[in-house]
Amino acid sequence: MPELPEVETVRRGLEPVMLGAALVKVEQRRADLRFPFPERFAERLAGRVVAGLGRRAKYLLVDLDDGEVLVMHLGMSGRFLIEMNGSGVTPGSYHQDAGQDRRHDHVVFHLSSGATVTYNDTRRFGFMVLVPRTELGVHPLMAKLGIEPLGNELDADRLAQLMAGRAAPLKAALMDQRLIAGLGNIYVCEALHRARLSPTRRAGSLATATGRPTEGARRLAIAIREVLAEAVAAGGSTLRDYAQPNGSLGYFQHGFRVYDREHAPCPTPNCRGTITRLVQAGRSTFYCRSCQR
DNA sequence: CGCATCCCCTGCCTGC
DNA sequence: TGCAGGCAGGGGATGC
Repeated sequence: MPELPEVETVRRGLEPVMLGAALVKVEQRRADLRFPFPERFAERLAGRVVAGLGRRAKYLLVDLDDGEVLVMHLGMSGRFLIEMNGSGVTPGSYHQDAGQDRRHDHVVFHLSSGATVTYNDTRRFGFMVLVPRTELGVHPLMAKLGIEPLGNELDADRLAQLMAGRAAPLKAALMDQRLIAGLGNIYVCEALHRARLSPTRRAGSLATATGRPTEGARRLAIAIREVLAEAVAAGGSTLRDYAQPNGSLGYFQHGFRVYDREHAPCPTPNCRGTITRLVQAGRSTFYCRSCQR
């Protein structure tokens, strides 16, 4: 699943191809992904012009010229493939090409430039909806989203305030999109390791009795911003089956310190620990019991 | 309200 | 080789 850095990478890849282009024709090849598509989805999009490409948390926002927004979420396996004159071009890191199973091409956008943008999603946890721009803020999908971790709001004070009083494990609270929106399993594990904080400690332990940030909260606020910024700069992380001869691909996976590194030595200087895997809320957590407290 | 559990879906990898 | 089970970057629905 794409997390914030992967979605941002996809946004940057799609922008030069889609911005200013008309959606000449849209092919919708099945009735639903995670949810049913909106009524007459493909027909409604036809002829409209892309006025902007944005991102909120893990959502891609395609601004249309008539004030509506095409909101897209990639779920766990959603990806885009750009093709021009029959040849594939990458929209960023989060996709594959050579190995792509075309049975899972669910939506094809035919652009006025002649290019096509194809949405492929094996597991179909992704979805697309149309929302008037003026209602974006109150739409159920967006209304309850927390702060953008790379925006100006996330600092130690705010982090402590968000975590204060919570009994949930710190990892679960960081993955809660209503608090901070955009973090997922990989970057939470990575940020916690950088901040030397255990994923199992109570989220509330990042705030003092008076609600002030602890030293750990200060380290974590910095670590979150740092790891996300580095991942965006690297074009996100490319996992598993990527195979693509032309174009860019993300390489942040080479920068993982703990994610998917069970049994590896802890990379913290002078730490003699080993990376452990445990399951929290049904998801794998990777961390070092020795230096993360 | 906060928190935990289960579920959606397909494919790949492991171990028996 | 086949097959069962576990696992995968997400988050919604439900129940306590």
